[in-house]
Parts: sequence; C-alpha cells; structure tokens
Amino acid sequence: MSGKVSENDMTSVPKTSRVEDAYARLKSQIRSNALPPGFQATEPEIAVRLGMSRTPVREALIRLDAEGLVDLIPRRGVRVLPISPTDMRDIYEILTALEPAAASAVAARRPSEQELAPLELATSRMEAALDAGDLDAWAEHDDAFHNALLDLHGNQRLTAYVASLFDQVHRARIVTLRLRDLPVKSTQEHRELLSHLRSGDSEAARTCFASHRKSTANELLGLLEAFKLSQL
Amino acid sequence: MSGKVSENDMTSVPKTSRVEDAYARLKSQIRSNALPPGFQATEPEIAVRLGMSRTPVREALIRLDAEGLVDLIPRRGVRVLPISPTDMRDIYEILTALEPAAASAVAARRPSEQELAPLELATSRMEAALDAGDLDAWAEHDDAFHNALLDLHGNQRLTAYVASLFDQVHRARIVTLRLRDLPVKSTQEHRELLSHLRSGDSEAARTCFASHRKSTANELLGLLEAFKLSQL
DNA sequence: GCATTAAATAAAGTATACATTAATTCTTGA
DNA sequence: TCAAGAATTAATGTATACTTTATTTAATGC
Repeated sequence: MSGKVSENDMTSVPKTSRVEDAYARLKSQIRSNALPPGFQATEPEIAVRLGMSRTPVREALIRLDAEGLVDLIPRRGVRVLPISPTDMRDIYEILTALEPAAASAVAARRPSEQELAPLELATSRMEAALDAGDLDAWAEHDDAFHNALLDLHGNQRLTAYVASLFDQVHRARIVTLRLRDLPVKSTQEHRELLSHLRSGDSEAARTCFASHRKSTANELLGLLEAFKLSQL
Repeated sequence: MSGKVSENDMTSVPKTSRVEDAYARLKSQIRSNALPPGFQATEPEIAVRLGMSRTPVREALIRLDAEGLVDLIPRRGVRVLPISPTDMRDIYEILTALEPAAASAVAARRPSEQELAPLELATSRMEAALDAGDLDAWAEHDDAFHNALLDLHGNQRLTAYVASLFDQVHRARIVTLRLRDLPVKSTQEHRELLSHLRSGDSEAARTCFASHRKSTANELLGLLEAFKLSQL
C-alpha cells in the first residue's frame, strides 16, 4: 500500500526504444525541414548525429523508406525524398478517393453530436485561426479535422494510410500556405461538410469533400507551377 | 572495345541481398499458407530456417510488419497476421474507393487498343479459365487484370498500395474461391468494365467497377460468416 | 598527357557478441 | 499444497566487428 509510483517520474517515462527515438526524431526533422528534401547522409553520419549505433538507425530508416519519406540508395546512404508536382498530384488523387468515401460513410452512420464534437471544435478553431491570421494554427486544426473524421469512421488501415500521405505532403502544404490567399473558402467548406455530416446526407458529404479536395489540389498544383517549385 | 559482358552469365544473376531474399521467401510462404495465419516464431528460429543471421531477418520482418502481413510482438517474436472479417471489410472499402477512381481516370484518358491489350488478354484468359474450371488460373488472371489497369493509370503510389492490400487478402480470396459458385458474374463484370474503358465512358467505368467491388466484398464477407471463418 | 587498370577507401550488408528485460521456473515459507 | 518471490532462461534490443563491393584515387603504360 505504500505503492508510490512517483518520486522518480523521470525514470518511468514511456521508455522509448532507440529505434522509436530515431524514427520519431528523423521524421520530425524531415517534417520541419531541418533535414531538407534532397539532404543526403550516410548511416554512420546519422548514427553519430543521433548518438546511437547504426543498428537502430538502419531499422528506423527502413520504416521511413517504407513510408516514402526517404530513399535508401544502395551505397550512398539515405536521401530525404523531395516531393514533385507529380507526387502531389498522385497523392491528392488518392486522398480525393479516400476521404470523401470516409465522409460519406460517417454521414450515413448518423453520428451523434458528441461524436461530432472534435470536428466542430476543429472547425471553430480553424475559423478563429483564420480571423487571427495564424496560418500555422489553421493548418494544425485542419489536420485535426481530417484526423477526427477518419477516427470517427474507424477504418484503421484507411486512417493510417491517409496519415502517411499527409506526412508526405506536409512540407509542401506548409510552404504553399504562405504563397496563397487566406484559406477562407477552404474553411467554409469544412463548415459545410460538417453540416452534411450532421444531417446525415451521405451523398452531399461525399460530393462536398470531393470538391474540397479537388480545389485544394488544384490550388496547390497551381502554386507549385506559378512559383516553379518543382521540388519540395 | 573487347568489352564482353557475357561468358559467365551465371555470376551476373540479379544478385539478391539476404534481406531481399528473406523478405521474398517469407512473403511467399505467408501467401501460400506455408506459414499459416497465427503462426508464431522467434527471430532466431526464422534465421535458422532461412539459413542466415538475425540481422537480415529482422530487417525483412520490419518491412513485412509495415505492410501489415506480420505482427512484431515485443518479446514473443513474429506472428503471421490472421485476417478477420473486419479486416476484409476495411480493406475492400479502400479498394472500392481506389480502383473505381483509377478506372474512371483511365477511361477518361481514352486509352488506345494497344494500351488495353493486357486487359483484353487477362479478360479472355479469365473466361477461358472459367470454362476450364481452373480456379487458380482464374484468380491469377483476375490479379493480372487489376494490376494492368493500375499500371495503365500510372499512379505508382496507388498501384503499390492496392498491391499491398491484395497481398493482405490473398489467402482469404484463395480459400473463398472454392467455397462459392463459379465466378461467372465477376468475369462478365470485367468484360463490361473493359467495354466502358474502350468507349471512354469514365462514369460508367467507375460505377461498374464500384458495383463489382461491392458485390465481391459482400460475397466474400457472406462466405466468411456462413463458414464461420473468423480468422484467415 | 591521357586512358586503362589496379589499389585503396569507405559505405552498406551481414554476423556475432553483449545488454536488457519479460516470462518462466524453481525455491522457500506458510 | 499453495503462494510469493527469487533465480534462471531466453528473446529482443543494441553495439560492434567483419565482409563485400562500389567508387574514388593512384599508378602504370601507351
């Protein structure tokens, strides 16, 4: 009964393995552009950089490679994969097929107001962030909206795959966010989609989301072309 | 100029690494049920089995884990993942969203007869296999049809992902293929889809494929329930 | 001085040794 | 006999040593 777990909470931290640590740090550094697209390094270099041996680094790199974030080049080490307009087109095409299907299914399930709460919250925050002109916050809540919708749908494979696609386009989204007008229309579309989910109109939800995705994709691709951003 | 590459062609074989070898063999054994769902083994056991050290085995297992074919259990080794009806439902839902989108895009592109040749060939072979009652051949050409369509579309991420989903449901497809009536309707639907691709009717192609996928999924799920196959 | 080829270099690929830790088994006491 | 706990076991997680091989550099011959 003297059961004290605390005291040295520092030692009872989640206990992360080196592989997990390497994976998380590398992924985060890629997302934040600390390791920019095209960056190339050898395994020993990365191992030193992360303060561990090659073994866990290799295992983390294999995972990042499988997720399409880096390329393992036979005798040259790793390269952080740049995203080309073609990549963007391909990825958004997949998102345009998957997310509307999820939205449609969620609407058909007639979700309760409680289930929709995370979506409502995310939408409100997007609106607030937009008013405040805080683009980073807006992007964060946009992410939250899409994740909440997928969670609600409950197809874990779909959720995981969409998440990995979002990871791949993250850098490009961040860059282009500042090259375009404020995402007023996009925010409105989220509000509209939410109303379709509420009313249980599955076809309207699908259509609404599909057109949202298509316009997002077109806008993005237009910017990449306009600014000659052939590599991100 | 004396440059001869041949002579010892035996030495210039693809030259496969141990990791690749382990990956391919394990995957093949999982597909063929040599390693049945639920099969569990430790890394050293698998290493002995494959005649190599743990290192390449681990790396191959990480890839198989990322693809959803095995589960790496903290201290228990690997387990070949069984497919449950829920998994099947989730996977077919994704396929139902992705493949019709690809079919629609291909139709819109008005493919040439030459481009459609692999699809025509696969369909003919499915019809022949059906007449001959050769279910294995039928399944093989069914696969070929779907792969050819995705290749034609050209979205490599989409192609790769669909392929990995097919890998996951492969065992279940093989089993259920023999529990149901001959796939007459399914074969006809392929022929029908092909005609829509030929005529460039993208909406018809999408609808046709979507209903094909849905009926396939329903049939499959029905069989799993009817035969109480809660794990494959 | 250039091209061809050989040697050196360094990275990935692989094996193995070691550390850590969860599970199991054995022991001990009630 | 059963329960609690300690010791053992064995598997993963990690580091390191070694092997193979592509690339680069150096050397040699024309």
